[in-house]
Amino acid sequence: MEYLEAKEKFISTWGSLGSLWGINKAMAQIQALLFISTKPLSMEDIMEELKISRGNTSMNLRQLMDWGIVTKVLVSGERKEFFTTEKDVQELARIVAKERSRREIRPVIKVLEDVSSIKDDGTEKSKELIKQTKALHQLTLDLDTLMNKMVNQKQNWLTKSVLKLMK
Amino acid sequence: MEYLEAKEKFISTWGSLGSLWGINKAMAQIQALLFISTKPLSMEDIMEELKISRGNTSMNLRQLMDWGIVTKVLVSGERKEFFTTEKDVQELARIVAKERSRREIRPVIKVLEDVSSIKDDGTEKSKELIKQTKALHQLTLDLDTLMNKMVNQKQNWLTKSVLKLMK
DNA sequence: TTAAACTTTCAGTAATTATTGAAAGTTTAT
DNA sequence: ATAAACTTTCAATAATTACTGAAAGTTTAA
Repeated sequence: MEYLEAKEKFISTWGSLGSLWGINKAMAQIQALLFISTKPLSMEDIMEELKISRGNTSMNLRQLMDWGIVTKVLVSGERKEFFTTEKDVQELARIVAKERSRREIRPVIKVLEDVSSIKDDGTEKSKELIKQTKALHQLTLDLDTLMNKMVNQKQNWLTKSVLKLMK
Repeated sequence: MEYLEAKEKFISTWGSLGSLWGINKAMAQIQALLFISTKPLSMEDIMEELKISRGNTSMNLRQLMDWGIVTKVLVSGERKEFFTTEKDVQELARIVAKERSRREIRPVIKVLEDVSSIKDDGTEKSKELIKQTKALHQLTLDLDTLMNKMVNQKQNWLTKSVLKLMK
């Protein structure tokens, strides 16, 4: 496989994978492109490389900045804006984990909490609803806590976690 | 909040959450409904409760069975088929983790492996592509391993994992 | 073996989500 | 103050994904 083929394969795979980590295709592809680029890219560069419109590029770059994954950089002597992404994979994973926890997991925990605390009217179906949503609430809470613990070990969190779990 | 409201809130939240764990809305809602039901439900029951068509119900039940989350049960004296879901949340999480690893993570690992092993032609951009995709490959591999380790502790895997990581 | 009871399939359609492109907005240099 | 260089917004449209419903398929009982 040559450079160009590898690059395209990476970008397209990463793009279609977006859904797995909760972002859309274009957003994931922009991130992928920046991730393997040796220098910051302008909006023009991105549009051209990915063959997407200016509007699309602008909106998705904004979202990536909201996530804290991409940042603007000033290139001296240039008027237009340039963008880079976090290059360290572990830091990237930390950011994604934190954002997904904040955006998706916490709100669900809240709903499960509410639903599982309806008053027990003595019927079998109420009991079942309470029991099952309580269990789900606890599980979600535990998983969220666990994820945050891992990710907060900051340096080499993955290695540390793997080691601990191997014991 | 009364039973009916709680039930509807749970089903709709769980449904829209489907995307988070990689399945579609109807599929997640069917699972949610079975999850809080005190007894197995027939296709009619599901169609009626969720107000979805027969075809939709049939297809999504099939998928849930493919995932190993839902099973057919025979109710004596009844001709039609009835369905239940795994009721234990930890077991449910184990199944979901295993399936997502198999369906989504492993294929990505394979692509990253291929892309990161193109030959180094000495150019800066090739070096960067190789370096970054190697890092991503390693991270993905580690996370997948970690997840499988946790989940394979079978009994009380979550508690055990939390304890280990707290040390 | 037939027909009623039930399930599956899938072409057509609906709903949702992503993308475009051009107009409006902003910034910077002169 | 003006205009060139650039970015953002958003209504219109395209692409994708999910859902329906009826016909075809299957199983069971008599």
